[in-house]
Amino acid sequence: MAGTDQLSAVFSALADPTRRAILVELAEHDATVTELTAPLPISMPAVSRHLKVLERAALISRTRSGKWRGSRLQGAPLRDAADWIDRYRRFWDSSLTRLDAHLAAVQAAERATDRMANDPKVPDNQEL
Amino acid sequence: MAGTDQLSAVFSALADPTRRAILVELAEHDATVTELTAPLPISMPAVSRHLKVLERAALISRTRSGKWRGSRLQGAPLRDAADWIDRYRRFWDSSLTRLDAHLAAVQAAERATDRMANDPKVPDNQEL
DNA sequence: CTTTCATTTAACCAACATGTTAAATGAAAC
DNA sequence: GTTTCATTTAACATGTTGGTTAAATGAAAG
Repeated sequence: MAGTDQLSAVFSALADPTRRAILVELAEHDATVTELTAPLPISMPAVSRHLKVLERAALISRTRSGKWRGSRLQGAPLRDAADWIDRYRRFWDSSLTRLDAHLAAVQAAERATDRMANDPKVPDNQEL
Repeated sequence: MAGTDQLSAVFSALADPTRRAILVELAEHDATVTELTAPLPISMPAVSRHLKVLERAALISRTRSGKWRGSRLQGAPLRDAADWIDRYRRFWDSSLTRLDAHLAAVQAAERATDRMANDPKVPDNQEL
């Protein structure tokens, strides 16, 4: 899973298209394993294990009602993931372009001193 | 990587704490492999491969300037990831609680007909 | 040219992920 | 109580990940 921390578990869980499809389904309604398996091209044991991964990441909770096990989407971990990504919004949000440019300039200046000291020749602000 | 699609590559790349640390660093300034390796507890070849993963996910671009290879954060894939997660905002954003409840009710009603037909006994709206 | 420096590639390894089919579990239905 | 149904666990195969050290590459410096 790469890391064992919560965020790693969540991103890792989201990295699989089958699991994302399951979450899409669960966003519409709670569902049993059989229901979740139906539209998928894999076996039920495989789905069962995907659900276990989602559960470990706390992306779903599970209920039991007789022979059926229901899965329900839990949003909290998604919020954590969204919060993490959001710190990089200035790298894609055009409305922040000006601010981004300004911050970059300030940071470049701040680093200038350090750089002069140990001369790491970083290709900073170089075009690709 | 689980899937080979773009989103899977991005989430998979983000699933590793070392790679997230690298992105944190790159959010402040472009950096060489040596600079990125310095604060990390792993070897330079290991970092080099992490960078390759990030590059495959298009989360960074790379420049070359003499013997140095610079890495630069690219935000676009993060926006894609953020957009995907954002579709689930109603599952954690309390300001959408009312709407969420309403949508859930509507959807439950819509499904009711189908459910009656093949009786899948879903533990819908069940407490955990 | 030879050496040095930054980085990548190669070869290897242990751990994990994802799928399969077959067997086990556990509650429901008969 | 035996069978049936939903689900999980076991056992297995295969590919990927993430780390290592040692060798290769390629430009800079002497």
